[in-house]
This record gives sequence, C-alpha cells and structure tokens, in this order.
Amino acid sequence: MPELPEVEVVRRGLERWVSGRTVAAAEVFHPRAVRRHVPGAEEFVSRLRGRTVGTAQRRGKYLWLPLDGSDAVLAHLGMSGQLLVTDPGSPPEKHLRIRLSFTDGGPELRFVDQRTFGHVLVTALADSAGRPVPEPITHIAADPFEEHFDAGVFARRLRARQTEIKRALLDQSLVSGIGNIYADEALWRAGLHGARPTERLTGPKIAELLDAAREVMSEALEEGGTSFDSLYVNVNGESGYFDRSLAVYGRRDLPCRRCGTPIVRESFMNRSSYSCPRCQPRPRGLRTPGRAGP
DNA sequence: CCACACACCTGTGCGC
DNA sequence: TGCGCACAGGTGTGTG
Repeated sequence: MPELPEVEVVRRGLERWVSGRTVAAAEVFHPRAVRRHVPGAEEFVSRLRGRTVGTAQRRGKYLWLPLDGSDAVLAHLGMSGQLLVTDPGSPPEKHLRIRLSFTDGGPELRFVDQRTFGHVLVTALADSAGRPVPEPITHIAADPFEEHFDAGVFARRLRARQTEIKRALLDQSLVSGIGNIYADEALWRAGLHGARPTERLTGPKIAELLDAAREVMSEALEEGGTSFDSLYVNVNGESGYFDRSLAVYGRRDLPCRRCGTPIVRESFMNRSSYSCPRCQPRPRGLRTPGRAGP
C-alpha cells in the first residue's frame, strides 16, 4: 500500500540505480501492466529501446523517469507494485510484469505486481502546477512537499467541497500522496474525525491538519517508508515494513497513545478507518450516514 | 462540475 | 481438509 513516503523511497532508489543509464531492451510479461499505454505493449517496448533515463521524479504516489527528448516512463505502484533492481540473470519473480535491461549490462529494473492495480506507460510531458509532469497525471494535485504546493489554495478548495474530511484527504486531485494509512494518522494528530464536514473546518484547523500530514509522512520517510504487509518492497528489494510511528492505523482495541481510550475501527468507503473516539469525536447531526440532519 | 458507488485484481486468513 | 467469503485499497469510470 505505498503512499507518498514509500514511493519517495522508491524514487530515491531509482535515482541512484537507474538514472543516467540507457535502456537496451524492455519486455512486457503481462498486458495489464501496460494497459494505460494506449498505443499498446509493442509500441511501449519499441519506444523505450535506446533511451537514456534522466533524474527520477515523483508527484504524490506517481513516479516517472524522464527520457532523453520530451517524454517519460510513468509508473504507479497501485496496491502491491514493486520496482526491483536485480542481477540480470536472477530468476523471474512470480509476479514479474515488466523488465528493463540496460546497455551497460548492469542490474535490471523489474516491475513486479501481484494484484496488478499498478501500471507503467510511456508518455509526453506537459505543464501542471508549476512543473512538467506526464500528461496522464496533469489532474493530480501537487503533494504537500512540492515547492509549488499552495496551502491557501488547498484550504479554499477543501472548504468548497461538500464532503467529509477523510474523503477529501484521499482525493488526489485536491492534494496528492495521502492514502488510507496516513489520512488516519494525520486526522488523529489533528484531533479530527474523518466524517467531519469540510465546509465547517477553520483555516487554522486545516493548516494544522496539513502540518500533521506532512509530519507523519516525513517521519515515515525517515524510517524508510511504512507499509502494513510484506508486499511493499523498495527498489533494492528490501522490505519497507515499519509501523512504530502509527498511532491509530491497524490498532483496533489498542489504547490511544494520547489518552488510552481503545481505538475503534469503522467501515468507510469499503475500507477501514481507525480513530480514537475520545480525541476524535464523531461529528453529530448533518451528513452522518443513516441519520437525519437537525 | 460535483459527489459517490463500483470495478478492477490476487493472496491471506478465518469460520464452518 | 477444503470451501466460501471478507478483507486489503488506489484509481478510473460510470451514474445521478
């Protein structure tokens, strides 16, 4: 379940191991892995041959490798995607989907993905929110660590939404990089229940929430990325498993680290939300599912 | 334009 | 032992 910190760990790995090298050949082992590459798998392969990779880039949960010229290889890891740097001769992984070899005969880059929610494609770059990004992700908002991220614009757009705060945090067109785990953690730090209506949040509270999101993701990044199962592996194949910094996620019935109240799990958007019922009281009245408004 | 439900996937763990 | 099912959940698409 890679979110921003995990993806950043992968980006750093790509920058170290892949940037500056020239692709000798690409192979696609599963068509679903390149389903977003509109011209098809064969074109994907021919488009990559002989191209030299620039400095690895990231926005939110998306990664890309600029190519000489004006396009880039774009990747999203989805739920279970991994980018592995491996010895050229090593045996194929069970869920190996794409392999890139390089002209220097050095390590290969492999895209391995069990659940096939992730994908890779080659695309042109376009301008978005102050910098060039791959065309298919121009609708993805800047993440909170980008230089051009505008907290004022974020607060204004957030309050204009008629929705709940956790939904908004997960909306990558509003702010990118935050997934289910760090959304819960940021909400806990800010003392907000995920069902709080966005329209009634104050400017200072939104700023506090944004700071909390930045903090929790920075801390996870320092620890090498967080993930809740063994599926997430960084670019060198090492597990990014780490959960010491998590205060609520996956901690049902365990004591809140702030007040000791047992953490509760609630179902939300077909997934789990964890919160402290004392530190993060559920809003009363309006837009509580199954209840009439005042 | 906006909000939301749902499809897309596979492996794991649990109850019966 | 094996079967069925809930669960993990990010994103694009379709619907109202």
